[in-house]
Amino acid sequence: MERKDVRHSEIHFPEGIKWTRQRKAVYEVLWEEKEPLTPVKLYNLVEQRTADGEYALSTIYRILSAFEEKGLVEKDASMEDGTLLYSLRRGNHTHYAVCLECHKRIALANCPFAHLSLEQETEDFTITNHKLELYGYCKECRDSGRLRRP
Amino acid sequence: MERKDVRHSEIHFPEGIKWTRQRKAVYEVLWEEKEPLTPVKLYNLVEQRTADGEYALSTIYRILSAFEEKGLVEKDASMEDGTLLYSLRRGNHTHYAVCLECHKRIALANCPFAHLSLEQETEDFTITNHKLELYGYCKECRDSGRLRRP
DNA sequence: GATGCAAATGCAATTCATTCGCATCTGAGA
DNA sequence: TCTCAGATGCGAATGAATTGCATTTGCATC
Repeated sequence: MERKDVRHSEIHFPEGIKWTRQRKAVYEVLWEEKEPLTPVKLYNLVEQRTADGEYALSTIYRILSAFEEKGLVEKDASMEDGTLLYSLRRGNHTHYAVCLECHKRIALANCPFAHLSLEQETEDFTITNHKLELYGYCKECRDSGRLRRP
Repeated sequence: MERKDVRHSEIHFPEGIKWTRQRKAVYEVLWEEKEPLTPVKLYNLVEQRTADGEYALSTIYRILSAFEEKGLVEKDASMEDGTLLYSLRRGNHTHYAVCLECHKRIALANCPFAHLSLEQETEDFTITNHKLELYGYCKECRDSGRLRRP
């Protein structure tokens, strides 16, 4: 069983939550991955990198809910097809460009709304947050010349 | 919320597609509704407004896929929870402000990226489309004073 | 208006993601 | 070390979406 080297000292497990073996494993995988993950992908990654026991998929779901409640992760859905994606809250605020061909998600360097204040008050609506996704084709798919909708 | 009277003569059923009773009913409901709808809500609305027979939910799904393929409807998912939403393609390009309390979706008057050309070419990525959602609280929920995350 | 057939529908069964109930286990405070 | 609220594993239940197949139906052609 291949086991990636992890420097645990780098990871700081936030307080105020019970850190079980399973929760640590999930947190570590999220810490290492830069892309948002579906619960099932996360489950596979956790299974694959740990030798110390089996995990139940339902536990992964419960852990993600708990993390979300504590504000440790951000849950959002791809606007493309609605699949749920989880990523660690790292303080920064990221948008993605999604390739319509290979479904790769590329993080944008910065948010086009960064200059707006976080809380925007208008007559009818108080904006607290926003989500943006760009769609198109990544360099590789564009150059491969085999696009589904050219 | 005003309920518009529909003159069927206003509706133009695009050509190049077989217009069955069921497809017309779905198209009409989509035509009348300003908000994007889930397949199930659409199913209920169609059942409710037609006296001429029963509909199968699977048919609604197949009709929506067919409409999407023909470019008649736009399918997207709420970034909030991933529920699939369908709306008629009316040529314009709409974003929504979503109330985190009552889940109402309010159409924005215009797109903040309207000044950008539709196809944006960059080094690594060719942008063909984008989706934006604003989150926060609508006037009614804000004033009701009973917000879940105040 | 009648006919033929490819395509659309209804129905039931199936798949897949997500949630839930409950018995057992365990992290972390006393 | 002991204790127990809360976390987990497992399997069953839910719910959305898809699929296979027998039947029906627009609509192009006569």
